[in-house]
Amino acid sequence: LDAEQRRTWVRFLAVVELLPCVLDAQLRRDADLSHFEYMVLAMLSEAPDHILRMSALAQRTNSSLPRLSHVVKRLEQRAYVERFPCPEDGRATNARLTETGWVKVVETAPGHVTHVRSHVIDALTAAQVAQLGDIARDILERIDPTGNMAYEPVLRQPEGRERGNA
Amino acid sequence: LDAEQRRTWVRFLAVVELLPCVLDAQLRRDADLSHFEYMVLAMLSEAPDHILRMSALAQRTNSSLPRLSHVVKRLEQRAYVERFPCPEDGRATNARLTETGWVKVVETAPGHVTHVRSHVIDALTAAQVAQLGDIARDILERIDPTGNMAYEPVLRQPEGRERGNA
DNA sequence: GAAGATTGAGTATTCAATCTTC
DNA sequence: GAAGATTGAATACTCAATCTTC
Repeated sequence: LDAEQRRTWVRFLAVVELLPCVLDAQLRRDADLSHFEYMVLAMLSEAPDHILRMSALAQRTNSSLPRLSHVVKRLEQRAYVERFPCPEDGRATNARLTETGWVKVVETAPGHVTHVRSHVIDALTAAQVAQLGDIARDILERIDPTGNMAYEPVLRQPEGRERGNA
Repeated sequence: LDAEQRRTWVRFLAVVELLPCVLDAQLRRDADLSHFEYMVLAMLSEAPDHILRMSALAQRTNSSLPRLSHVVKRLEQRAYVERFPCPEDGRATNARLTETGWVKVVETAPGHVTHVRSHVIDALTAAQVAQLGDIARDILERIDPTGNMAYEPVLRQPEGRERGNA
């Protein structure tokens, strides 16, 4: 790493490590939700019928399946989400946003979007937003080639991997 | 958030959430160290006499003091770090990298740098690296709570930007 | 046997409370 | 009383193991 690359990396790392705290703090304070919990509710709220399979939800929230499973259990206890077996595939579980959960998202989203805008988007010019979009895409392609690396154990490397969700 | 801002935000969030796993996985596998533990050792290795006050170390590792305290305790048990009271200020604690810790960093750093390069830096053009450096700086200025967590490069590279150290 | 998901144990992090020194 | 740091309890995450269905 040359001097400029190093400077970029150090700063970028700081953002990567500080940003989750910033997002958590606002949501925790205003909605008693972690950012990850909010993501789960938000992704469900955008899905058809507010239903998503656990594995699809894990991809969309950039999380492992065990982590998601634990968190959904807590959200279920809070009555924001329900789980039921997938009719098409007995192995799969569907998660559905409840009416209560929907209300929660609708209440919470505006404040969160405002926070994201004021703390991240508005710090950048329009050109920088475009640049960051491209940069993030290029990095994602490296660190997450298949779009679903979340649950890839380091131990075993299956050679042909395929998965059928988009 | 308009459509482009939203697309950028979603991708950027994915990077922010996936990158720590990528860094942890390599270091855990190759050096039995979390990325945060590595950062602690690396920051000490760059400090004068390999010594830093706990609060300064917390700033440079983008961490809270309680988190750092717990981790340093574990690193102390592994003999990578020692703590001793700061002579100038009886309230403060200094952390020092041991010889063993130094050896560990020297062994670990090359592989880690290679990993960072191949998974992040090499995904970008030189222009994008420069853009990301500016973007990260601008976001940091917004989200850094106290303004003293932002950590500028260790290598003395006069760049016309300076930051006070409170 | 593999995919989808859950569970429990072990580990790490957060938060509030505490202690000491300035 | 405030700053620097540590501690313990509660919480959350990770990993391997497990269970069921395909």
